[in-house]
Amino acid sequence: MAVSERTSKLPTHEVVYRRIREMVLFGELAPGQPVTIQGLVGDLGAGMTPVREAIRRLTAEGALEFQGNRRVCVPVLTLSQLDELSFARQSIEPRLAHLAAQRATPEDIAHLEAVDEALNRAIERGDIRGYLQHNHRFHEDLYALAQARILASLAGMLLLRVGPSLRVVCGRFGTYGLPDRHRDALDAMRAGDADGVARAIGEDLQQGIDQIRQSLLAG
Amino acid sequence: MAVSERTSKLPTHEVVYRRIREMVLFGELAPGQPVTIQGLVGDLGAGMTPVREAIRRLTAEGALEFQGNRRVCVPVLTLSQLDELSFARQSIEPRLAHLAAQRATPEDIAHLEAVDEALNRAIERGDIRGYLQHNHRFHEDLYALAQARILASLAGMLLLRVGPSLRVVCGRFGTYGLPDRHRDALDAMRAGDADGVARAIGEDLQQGIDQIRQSLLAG
DNA sequence: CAGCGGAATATTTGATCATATCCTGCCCGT
DNA sequence: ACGGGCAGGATATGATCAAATATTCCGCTG
Repeated sequence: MAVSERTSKLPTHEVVYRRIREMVLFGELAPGQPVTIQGLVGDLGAGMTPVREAIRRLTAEGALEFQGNRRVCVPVLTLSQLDELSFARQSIEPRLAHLAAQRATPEDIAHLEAVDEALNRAIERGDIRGYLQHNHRFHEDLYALAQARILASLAGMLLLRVGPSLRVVCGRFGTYGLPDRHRDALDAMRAGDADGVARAIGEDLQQGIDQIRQSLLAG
Repeated sequence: MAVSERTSKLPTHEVVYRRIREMVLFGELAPGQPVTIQGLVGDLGAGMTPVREAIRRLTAEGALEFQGNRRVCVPVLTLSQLDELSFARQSIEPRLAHLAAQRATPEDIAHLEAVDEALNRAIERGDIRGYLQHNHRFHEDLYALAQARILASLAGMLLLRVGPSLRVVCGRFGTYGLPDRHRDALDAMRAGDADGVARAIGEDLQQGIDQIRQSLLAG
C-alpha cells in the first residue's frame, strides 16, 4: 500500500522520467537506438505531455541526445567523449567518496557492505542487470552520504552517459572482470582512511572506463 | 531578416528556454524568487507546454530548483554549495581552457580579445549587464574551442548555478574589483602556454567565487 | 469586547489530456 | 535525378482536473 501511495503521489512526468532513466541505464534502450515520443506513450501508457517533459529532462542530463532534426536517440560514445567522461568522473567522484567517508557512520558502512554483497552475488550468478543495479546503487548511496547535492547530481549525470555503454560491455563480456574496488573502499572506510576510499573509487571508475574503451576499440 | 528566419525556425520551447536562461543569468530573476509557469506564459506570450518543457530543462541543469511542493524558484546558494561549485569549476574549467589553448588559431584568439575588450569597456561604463554578458561569452567561446561537448555542457551548468549570485554581487559592489584574468589568459594563449591559460582561468574563477563568498558572509 | 485559532472556502497554480497544426523524410511518378 | 504529395511523428494550444496556498469567517477565550 505504501508503494501505491507513493506512486499515486508522484506526478506522472516524474514516474515516466524514472522509468526511461532506468531503461537507459539498464540497456532496455541501446546506444544509437532512436527514441520516439509516441513509442513511449504507447509503451508506458502515459500521455504525451509527461513523456515530453521526461525526455527534455533526460536530454538536458545527457542521457538522450537530439538528433538534429527533432529526433531523439540514445547517444553513442566516441573515444574522445569517453576521455571527457573519464576526466570528469575522476575529478568529481573521488571527491564525493572522500566527503562520504568523512561522514559515514558504521550503519552507513554496513548498508553499503550489504549492497556490495548483493552485487557480488549478482556477478556470480552472471546476472547483468542485477550487477548494474547494485553497482549504481552502491555509488549512489555512497555519494548520498557526502551531503553534496550539486556534486552528486553531476555524478548522476556522468553515470547516465556511461550507463548504456557499460551495459553493452556486460552483454559482450558477461560479468567477468568487472570492476570491483568496492571491498577496498569499504575497508578503507572502516579504517577512517578517507583518502584510501577516494583512491579505491577512482580505481573502480577507471576499470569501468577501461572496459568500455576496449570495447570501443574492438568494435 | 536572418534573425527572424532563425527565430521562426527555432521551436518555441527552445526560444523560451533561452529566454528564461538569460533571465536567470542576467538577474531578471533573482535568487529565491519563485517562478510560476503561468507567470511566464503571460510574460513571454507562449503556451504552457513550451514553458513547462523549458522549466524542466532548466531544473535539470540546476538553473531552477523544485521547491518541494511542485513549486519552482531560483536557487539560493549556501556556503557549502558554493564550495561544491568552486571545486567543480576548478576541476572542469581549467581543463577546458587547456584544451582550448591547444586548438586555438590566431583568429580565435583575436575574437576572444575583441570580446574581452568589450567586457572592459562595459566595466568602465559600469554596465553590469554588459559585463555579465561579455564575461559569459568569453568563457563560452573559449570553451567551445576545446571541442569537448560534454565538459563544456558541464561548465555551462555550473555557470548557470553561479550566475544569479554573481549578478547579486555586481548589484551590490558595482563593477569594481571584478575578476579579470582574461588578459593573462590571452597572453599565455598567444605564447602557446596552455598550462598558463589554464592557470589564469582558474584564478579568474576563483576571484569570482571569492566575491560571492564574501557577499554571502556579509549578508 | 478585542484578539486569536482553526475550519471552510476561494483563488491561484500545477498537471494532464485530447486535439489541431506543422515539419520532415520518404516514396512515387515523371 | 528531380519535385510533389503522403504518412508518421513532433510541436503547440486550450480545456479540464487536482492540489496547494491564501483568505475569510466564525466561535472561543481572556
